[in-house]
Amino acid sequence: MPELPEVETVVRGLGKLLPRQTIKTVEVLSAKSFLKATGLTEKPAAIEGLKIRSLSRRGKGIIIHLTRDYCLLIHLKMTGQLVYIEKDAKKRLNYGHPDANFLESMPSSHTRVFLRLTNGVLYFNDQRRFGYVKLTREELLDSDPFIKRLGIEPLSLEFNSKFLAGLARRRARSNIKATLLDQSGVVGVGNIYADEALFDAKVQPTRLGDSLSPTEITRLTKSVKKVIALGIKYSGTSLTHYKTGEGAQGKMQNHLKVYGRTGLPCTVCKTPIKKIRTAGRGTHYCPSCQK
DNA sequence: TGCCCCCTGCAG
DNA sequence: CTGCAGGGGGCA
Repeated sequence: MPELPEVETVVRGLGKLLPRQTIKTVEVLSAKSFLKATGLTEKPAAIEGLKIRSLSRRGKGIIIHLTRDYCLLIHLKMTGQLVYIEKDAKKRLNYGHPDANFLESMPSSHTRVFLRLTNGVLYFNDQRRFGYVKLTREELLDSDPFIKRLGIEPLSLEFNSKFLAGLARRRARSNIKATLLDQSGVVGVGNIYADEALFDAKVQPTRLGDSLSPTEITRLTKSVKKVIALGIKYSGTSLTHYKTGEGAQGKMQNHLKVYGRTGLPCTVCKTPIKKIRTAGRGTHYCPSCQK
């Protein structure tokens, strides 16, 4: 579910609320959802008494840095949520508001792990159990099997048209959409933002890497940066599961041009948006604007 | 470099 | 009931 803008929103939000708090207790309701880095034998309770120092993000992964060089690497995958509820917050909720209803339902049947902190509770919910909370250590992060495969950040200076041209050349016979989704190249782009970026760049998702002109590569590079930045600006896309760290809805769903708009008129040319299957995923595009 | 799969729930 | 869902690991 969450792509870079959603994960970044959660990290920024919780990064203001959690640091300096102590982990009082750890509750693991689904053993499958709590992993340990290879070599670590500690039980979940080993982090009880430690403090949260800071939060950071690597690709679509969330890292909660703890004292004594421990950390939690959290991946939300498709349906994960990481939501903090301050003590007594429920009393202050505006009854009937969708965010209030959601917060009131915590812990829910999908809560897999939760941490009782000094001033509140941090819930990890995950309907499909694809995601995880992994106990690890600072010195083990770079060799983590997930982290070590990650490529570069889309909003960084290293991600430029030269870099994307190189990626497309290396994956000459792959769909450009598959290349955007591959986290070993550029990180953080998922199904929504890939479709949105390709629409913005006026490039068909099924175009092969070696068929893109330099102009198209340049456009697509800018479009990736543009839609990712827009997603962050609007606190992410809430379609079904995604919530911010405070349990609120994102707003980017109101600004999507093609994703989830099958059959609706293109915002530019009114041609109905088409949905196909590419790279194993539902893919939305305008057959007229995108060449 | 593509596919199947992990798992659960919802819409058609 | 089948198919599909913001991800990505493991396997040809």
